[in-house]
Formats: sequence, structure tokens, C-alpha cells
Amino acid sequence: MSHASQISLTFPDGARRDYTAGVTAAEVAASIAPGLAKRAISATVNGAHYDLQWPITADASIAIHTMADDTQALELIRHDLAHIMARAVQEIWPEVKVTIGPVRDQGWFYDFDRAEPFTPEDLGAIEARMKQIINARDPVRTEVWDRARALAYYEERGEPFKIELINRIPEGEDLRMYWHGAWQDLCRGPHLQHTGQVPADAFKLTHVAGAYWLGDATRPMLQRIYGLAFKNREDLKAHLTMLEEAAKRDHRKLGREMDLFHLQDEAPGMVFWHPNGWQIWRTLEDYMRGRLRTAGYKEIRTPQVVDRILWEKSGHWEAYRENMFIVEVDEEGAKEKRINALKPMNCPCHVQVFNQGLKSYRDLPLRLAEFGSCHRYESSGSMHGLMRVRGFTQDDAHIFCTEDQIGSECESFIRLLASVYKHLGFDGFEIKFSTRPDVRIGSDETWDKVEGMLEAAVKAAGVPYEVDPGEGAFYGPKLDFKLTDAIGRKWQCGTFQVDPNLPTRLGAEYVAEDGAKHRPYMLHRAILGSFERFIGILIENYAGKLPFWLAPRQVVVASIVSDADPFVHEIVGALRKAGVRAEADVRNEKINYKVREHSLGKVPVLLAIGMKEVEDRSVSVRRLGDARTETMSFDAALAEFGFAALPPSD
RNA sequence: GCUGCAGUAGCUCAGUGGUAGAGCGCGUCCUUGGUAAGGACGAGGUCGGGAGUUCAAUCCUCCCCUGCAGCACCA
Repeated sequence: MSHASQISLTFPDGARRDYTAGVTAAEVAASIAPGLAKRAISATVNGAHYDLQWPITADASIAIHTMADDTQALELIRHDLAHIMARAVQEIWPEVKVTIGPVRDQGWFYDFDRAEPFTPEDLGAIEARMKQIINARDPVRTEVWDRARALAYYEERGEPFKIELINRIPEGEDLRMYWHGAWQDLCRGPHLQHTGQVPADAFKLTHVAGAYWLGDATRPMLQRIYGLAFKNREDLKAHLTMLEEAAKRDHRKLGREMDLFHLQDEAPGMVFWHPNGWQIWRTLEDYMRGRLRTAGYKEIRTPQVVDRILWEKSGHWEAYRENMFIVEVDEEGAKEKRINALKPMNCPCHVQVFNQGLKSYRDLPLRLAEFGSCHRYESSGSMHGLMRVRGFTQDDAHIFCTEDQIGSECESFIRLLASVYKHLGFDGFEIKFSTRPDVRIGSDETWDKVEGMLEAAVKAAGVPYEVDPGEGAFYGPKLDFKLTDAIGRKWQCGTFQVDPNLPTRLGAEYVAEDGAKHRPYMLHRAILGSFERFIGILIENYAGKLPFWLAPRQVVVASIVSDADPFVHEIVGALRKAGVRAEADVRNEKINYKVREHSLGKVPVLLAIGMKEVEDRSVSVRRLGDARTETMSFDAALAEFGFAALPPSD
């Protein structure tokens, strides 16, 4: 076909070299240095990641990767492992149908269609077979096939999922077929040169779980096998250790150990708070109440059970009924049952408060806050400890304002949120700015205006944000705030949404300077999101070791000998008077036992009191996580812990 | 909601077609011990709920509930 024309490749250091068109990255690497040729694994050409064998036909920028490039190396290793696993599965069970197997965080998965479930023993067998395939150092080859050939091939093999995939690939696009030894799979690549390049001791099949074909709940349920893979054994071990650490932080486990809360069958998704857990809640609520008061919010309280008439007006009955707890009541003398619903959100009730009496523009912005208890019928499979529940309380507020107040309200909200997160131990958070979705209400003009205001406000707050196009609510754009916890997980907690819709539906209006009635904007906003979930996040973030001011039991004063008991009680009394949550431990146990028990109970400070302390009116201080002890005077202890018990302030 | 797995003492878990065990915890007693488990004795279970098979079910079968891992959902 084409005669040998020259192309020019630009390297990361800016150097250019000329090659014959159709040159492969492997050949390019060889032309630079034999050592590089040997170590090369793939190449990035014009920003896209390719195999070494892929021909380069035009001028391009190129970077040759070796195993030293973590991002590319891990992608290739994990991607090849997906194929190797699928091959191993089909070698063991030829009747199993293959589907897709992408790379994901820390590893990969592959979805299979098989009548019998995979067992843990099966995973072991698959893993063993995978190691054989790796050790065989089978070459990885690729070919471009035309559609008809690929369809015929999979038709013959009886692979309906692959056929569907091919039919979903746009006409005219190349179909690439990859061989790992004699086994082949439709794949866009890239891959390593041979299976032996995959480290045989740095992967592990972890578990199997159901997953819908193409993520669609109406399609067949497949079996997804998950694997973890790294460049070497040490990295794998480190990751497994990290997973163990994360499991130790599980708030469900810590919640039991620290006696914070429980859940039981009779009330799925509803939390029974124990004294220790409820103490955390109240500390957090009091703190938030203080922050909201200074920020100019008014706290209100609205009903739990509200007639369906209001939900019909607000649109919830139509759009959200599936998720609502319905309460039917036989009213005296009534022909029909009265239908109520437990409120799933607070906004309609807040509009009712706004609507009482005539509001003037002088009342705006009106910030109505409620620690609003809501109930949502979440699907059974989605509940998870405190993180996803059916009964929860939001730190909710709705700001009724004019259009030109949106910007400044947003800005001060972001400042408040950042300060609260910082106080609660989360330094980092990210902002997602979600813009107009395809399906929406309101004019493009309004959207332009409101989006512009929101964006300007985020910019003014001086915090980085990402635009998430089309992800806004149907009624308006929003900001979502995701904080990062101590082990790098992200949690979406805060939100700020502009809503010109609900005030219209529920008839909110105010009298403006012109004497006419106008529609206010309504801003939905939350900082913590839900108390339940946020407390779960706090527990996991701190691995149960809450900072002093949040800890349910802050100080335990433990006697070493019972002759010290009167002084112990005196200390506890004085600490409580100073605002410290203190408890006495005068049980007939040795001090070793008490130290162990309260350390496991995550009490920040233990004061041990023996006769020495009684004699010079001092305390022996032992702080959580520190085996050293320190002696200080009774008065010094009172001053220190009384101060430490105060909530943080700027 | 879907797929798979699970539910035995307060907790963690073992176990068996003939109505059950350990450790921790709990109670009582002894012990007053100086910074991560002192000792002895004791109490405690309708083996998640219902139905079926069986002479007999905690164990086998079916249904339900709840939980766990994912998937889907999260206006």
C-alpha cells in the first residue's frame, strides 16, 4: 500500500527523531538504547496509551514507558491479569461465558456468566491456574479484525455478551483481538508483551459478587470476580495491611466496642443511640447550633407526620413516593383513612414556616435551620451501618433570598463549611459544581444567571472546584462538598443547591421595594449532611479516638487503692463542674485492668489516683495512645481539661 | 430491589439428626494491687421467625425477616 514515508516523533524531553511510518514503539525504543528496548512495556502516543507493537503512522509525541512508570505499569499488569483470569476460568470451566473485565482502583474485575456460583475454593483454583499461565510466559499478540469475522467467531464460540458488545461498538471502529497464548479476547488494549511480565506473586483474587450486565438492573446478573494487583509482593502486602486497618476502623465494630449505638431487626435502618453515642451527637449538635446562630440562622422545628396533600403540592408524592414511609390513620367519623407521610425532606415544611405572615424584602435573606429528622424508605440492600439509614437527621437549612443575594449567601456558606470541617478534623475537601442537566425546568437565561452567580461565589471563596457538567438538580445548579478522611476516602457531606422551583409550587412570596409580590429563591444547604452518617465518618476518621472535646467520656478517674476513692470522687465532681465529662472507676480491679479497659474504650484521658496522689493532691495523667504518665496538680488538671472540653473556635 | 453468603450466650465464635460448648463479658466471694487482663466459684441460650420431612430438627427442605460483600438506587 503506502510507500515508506517519514514521520517525526517528539520525545518528552523535546527531542525529535524521524522514523519510517508504521514504526512500532518497540522499534523506537530499540533505536534509542538496547536497555530501554529491553525494559519498555508500552508507549503513550499523542496522549493515548498503546502497546509496544502498535504501528505509529503519523507525526506524534511519544513517551516510552518502563515498569518504573507506576501508572502505566499498573494499568498493564491489571489489564493483563483480567485477561489471564478470564482465560484461566474458561480453561477450567469451558462453558462459562465471558463479558468484560476492566481495570479498577488497586486491581481489576471480570464479569462471568455461569450457572453455579464461584466458591472461595474456585478462586484458589483460578489463582493457581493464573500463575501457571504467567509462568508459561505466553506471548500476547494483537490483530485487527473486521466486524463480520469477529461476530462469526463469537457466534461459533457461543459468546452472546461479546456479540452484544461488538454490536454496541460504532461502525467503522477497529475491532482488536488480543491473544494471551491460545486464548483470545476482544479488547482495546493495551497489553504487555507476554504473560511472564505480570508479577506472579503480587496479585490476589479477593471476592466474588453479583453485578448486572452493563450495570442495568433489568439485565442478567453476572458473577464478578475481583482481584487486587500491584507491581510487587511488598505493595500487595502493604495494601492488604491497609485493608485490615480500614476494617479495624469500621464504625459498626467500633460502635459496639465503644457502646455507642445499635441497630436491631424490628427497626431496620433506624439507630438506637446509647448514652456514649448520643453524647457525641449532642456535642456535635450543640456545636453546629452555635455555628448557625452566629451565622445568622434561625432554628425551627417542623412536624414529622404530614398529610399527603402537602406532598402532592410539593411534588414529592409524584416523584418520591417510592421512598416515603406512609402512615394511614383511621380518623373518627371519617369515611376514608387519612393518608400521611413521614417527612423525607424538610424543605416543604420550611416553606410553610416562611409562608406564615407576610414577608418583606427586609426579612431577606431569611435563613431557617432545622436539625430535621427525616425518614426515607431506602432499598434493603443499600443500608450500611450509620452511613445509609432510613431514619436520619440533617443539619438542614433553607435560605429564602433574592436573586442578588445568592452569591454572597453561597460565599459565606462555603466559609462556614470550611471552618466546620476544619474544626471537626477534616482539612481537605473538594467541591463539585454541577451545572444544568438535559432534563430541567426554567429558562436558559435564568440558568445562565444562577450558574454564573454560583461559580463567581466559589471563585470568590478561593477554593478549588471541579465542574460536573449536566449533574445539577432539575430545578437548579448545585455545589457538592466532599471531604477526605484520614485514610484518603472521600465522603460527600455538604451541599448547596439553588432552587427557584419549590417556592413557586408552594406559593412562597415576599413584598419587594416596588410594593409588588415577588418569588424568593430558596437555597437548600447542609454541612454535615446527616448526623448519623457524619458520626460514622468521624468514628472511622479517628479510628474511634475522638478528639477530647468530642469524646463521649473525656476523663476517667481510676483509683489504685480503695483508700483513694474519696479523692477520686472529689476530682470527678470538680471536673464535671468545670464542664468535663468525667467518670469515676473505683471498681475492685487492678490499675492494669482499668488502664487496659479504658484504653480499649478510647477514653482520651485516664487519671490514676493512689495514696501518693491523695497525699499531695495531684493526679497521674495517662493519655490515650501514650504509655507515659505525667503527674500534675489537681488544679492544673482542672484548668487543662476544663479548657480542652470547650469546642474549637477560630 | 437483585446475586451470593450468613444468623448458635451480651460480644467473638466452635459444634451435632437424639433440645449445646469455649474465650471474653456479667454476678458473688477472696484479693488493695502503681499504668494494657490477679484468683475461685456461679448465672446465662425456644440455636433469627414460620412451615415441612422425620420416631426425633439447632442441624435436612421451603418461605419470610435481618445482616454482610457487591450490583442497582441515593429526586
